[in-house]
Amino acid sequence: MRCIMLLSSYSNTMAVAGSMPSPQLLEEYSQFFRLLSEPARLQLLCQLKTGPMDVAALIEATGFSQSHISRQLSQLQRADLVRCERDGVRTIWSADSELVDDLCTLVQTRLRQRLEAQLQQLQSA
Amino acid sequence: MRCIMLLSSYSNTMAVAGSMPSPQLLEEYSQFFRLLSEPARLQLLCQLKTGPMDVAALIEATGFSQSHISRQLSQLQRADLVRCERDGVRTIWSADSELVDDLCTLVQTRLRQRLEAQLQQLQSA
DNA sequence: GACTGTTATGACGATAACCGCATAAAGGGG
DNA sequence: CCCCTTTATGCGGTTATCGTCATAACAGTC
Repeated sequence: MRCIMLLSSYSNTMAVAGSMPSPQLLEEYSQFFRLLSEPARLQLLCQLKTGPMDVAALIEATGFSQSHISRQLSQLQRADLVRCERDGVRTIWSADSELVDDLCTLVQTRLRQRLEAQLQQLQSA
Repeated sequence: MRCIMLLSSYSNTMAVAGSMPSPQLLEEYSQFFRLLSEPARLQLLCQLKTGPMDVAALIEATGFSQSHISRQLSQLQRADLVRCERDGVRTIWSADSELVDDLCTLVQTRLRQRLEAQLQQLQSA
């Protein structure tokens, strides 16, 4: 189990609490979250977490079209969420970052809490 | 300083690592991240973190139109990122969740790492 | 150089999201 | 009951994004 130190509560380096983030920072945040706001990109990220693979393997695994996959990977690459390495004519893509895992874990915890709250509300009614 | 336990590395309850998330879960993740993919919504969340306020105060603070603010808050409310409480004719909105802070802190760390890497690349050249 | 296989990209229609205008809905005062 | 204030919502124009088709770019082989 990893333990991530989050400075948002007590440090003056906090991200959004306390002073208002600049418009530029808000824009960067939103652009990053936008990358994760598309199921296809999330699926590609999850697939690449099982190991590096080329586009043909991603087509096989996801059923997406070749151009679609290539486009989404390009977007993810601009944020360094994936990287590629040429092997002859093939392009081997990989996603080693644990950031997406951490973000999804936080969101998953939240989703679970919401469902449990709804469940409890039903049971008490 | 808070310490958030992230289970993504060693637990079988992991979010996206290991087995592939179901399409439904991917959809929920992406919908959640989509809420944060709009600078206006992030700004409203940040503003509400300074304390509960009504729509008029948010208009004053952000310069957004009344209908725009009302719409964005409705979207955030569906994900329980904000909640409202009626005070007579006013609607007092608040956002107590630390989830957004945590997510932005993670992203901010990543953005900083990227910039530092770019800086180092420039210096070594 | 011609050919094949793999990946990236321009063009384009379809769809969704944003955002403001106008207006409806809701909750007090007179 | 009417009016005023505050907030929510239907409507429409604009813009951005998605996803596909066709094609260009690239690397290797003959």
